[in-house]
Amino acid sequence: MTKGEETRQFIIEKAAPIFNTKGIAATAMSDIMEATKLSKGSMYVHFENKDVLACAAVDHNMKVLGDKLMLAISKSKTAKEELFTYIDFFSNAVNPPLAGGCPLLNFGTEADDTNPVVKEKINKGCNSNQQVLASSVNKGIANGEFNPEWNAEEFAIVMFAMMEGGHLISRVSGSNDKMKVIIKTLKKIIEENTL
Amino acid sequence: MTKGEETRQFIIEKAAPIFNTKGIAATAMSDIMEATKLSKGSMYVHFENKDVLACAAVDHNMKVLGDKLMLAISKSKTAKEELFTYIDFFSNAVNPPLAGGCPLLNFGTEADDTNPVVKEKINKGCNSNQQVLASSVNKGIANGEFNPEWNAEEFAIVMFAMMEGGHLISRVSGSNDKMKVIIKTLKKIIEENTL
DNA sequence: TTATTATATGACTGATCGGTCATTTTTTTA
DNA sequence: TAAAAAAATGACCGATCAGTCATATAATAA
Repeated sequence: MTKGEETRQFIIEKAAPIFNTKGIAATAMSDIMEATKLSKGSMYVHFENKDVLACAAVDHNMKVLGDKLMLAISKSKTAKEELFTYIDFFSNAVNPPLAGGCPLLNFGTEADDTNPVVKEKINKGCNSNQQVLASSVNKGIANGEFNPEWNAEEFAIVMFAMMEGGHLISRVSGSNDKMKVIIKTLKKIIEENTL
Repeated sequence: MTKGEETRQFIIEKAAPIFNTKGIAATAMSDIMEATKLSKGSMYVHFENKDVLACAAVDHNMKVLGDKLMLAISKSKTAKEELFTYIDFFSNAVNPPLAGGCPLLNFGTEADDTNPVVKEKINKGCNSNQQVLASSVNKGIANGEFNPEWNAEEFAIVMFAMMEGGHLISRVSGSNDKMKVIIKTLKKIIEENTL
């Protein structure tokens, strides 16, 4: 890794949580300069403009969260464990695994009407999450853990939506109480489909 | 209504969809000036600053949406119909009842880390929605429509989260397809609890 | 070690931001 | 209808925005 690549990565890592917390529009290049202690000129050596940096930050947030999630899931032994791990991983929305909360929710709502590039990134991230869930269900069906009548893709959509909705509720209320209800409901559904 | 009150209301009505679409940070007073064809000075006769206007716009968006929703629900005859009406009212996230989509989702994610005043407004809005749902369930239980074992408050949380999560998915994907899965799932749960 | 290339700096630009205010126009009150 | 109050105007302000560039420094290659 050259010095330039190192600096570029360093900027992204410092910028990512700021964008995720304040939003793209409300984050100024001066915020990133302060966080990195780098000069303005240096920022523009590595990023053509703010939009390019914002996109890199969106990608980085999704990748960091995805890696953490997949690492946790990979430690699971059964399909049911995988689903439970996903749930537990996102169970604390007040102190979430990623500063600022879920980037899919944050950037998705900001970008949907204004930034088609970020919007599509988030769409892919949502689909990828649902894919993870659906494949866990299908794996469990294949190895005899789960009811073979269970519709994996439909459950993945429902579960993902519930987790994101629960995340919103918990963050605006500042409490995980209602997320707990969602978790209880999801785990019950999974249990009901466990043979 | 005095001229001043009329103008103030007029500004709010023009500003509300802009804030809901672009977000608070990304909306400039010049955007409102253009939409209202009013001068900058006139804006500040009626609003102390941008934040006050933004708060008024948030309130207005929630009120307009809430009024539309309650009007639709009030036409329902049974408790089950009320729940179905809620679902159908929000079924089209690509062309939603409010320009820019759900204000709870939009302002909630923008404000959760940055604007405690708006955050609390959205928290109240979320609770109010869940209250509407829970009271429909409880009404149905009371009049013998629904299974008396059904936990109204918990279902309200789950249903609200699913609708908001589905809204996010649909808006970033630009398609209502996955919202349809969520709707199907919710209606099935309601049917299962109908006597 | 030297020549070349890449990176870092910070002053600078023009545009836009939220917000103010003296003045004019309109509305309301007496 | 006349006087007082409220509302509307747009020029203006300082701050901040994203972005540029000549210059300096550091890293890399010959």
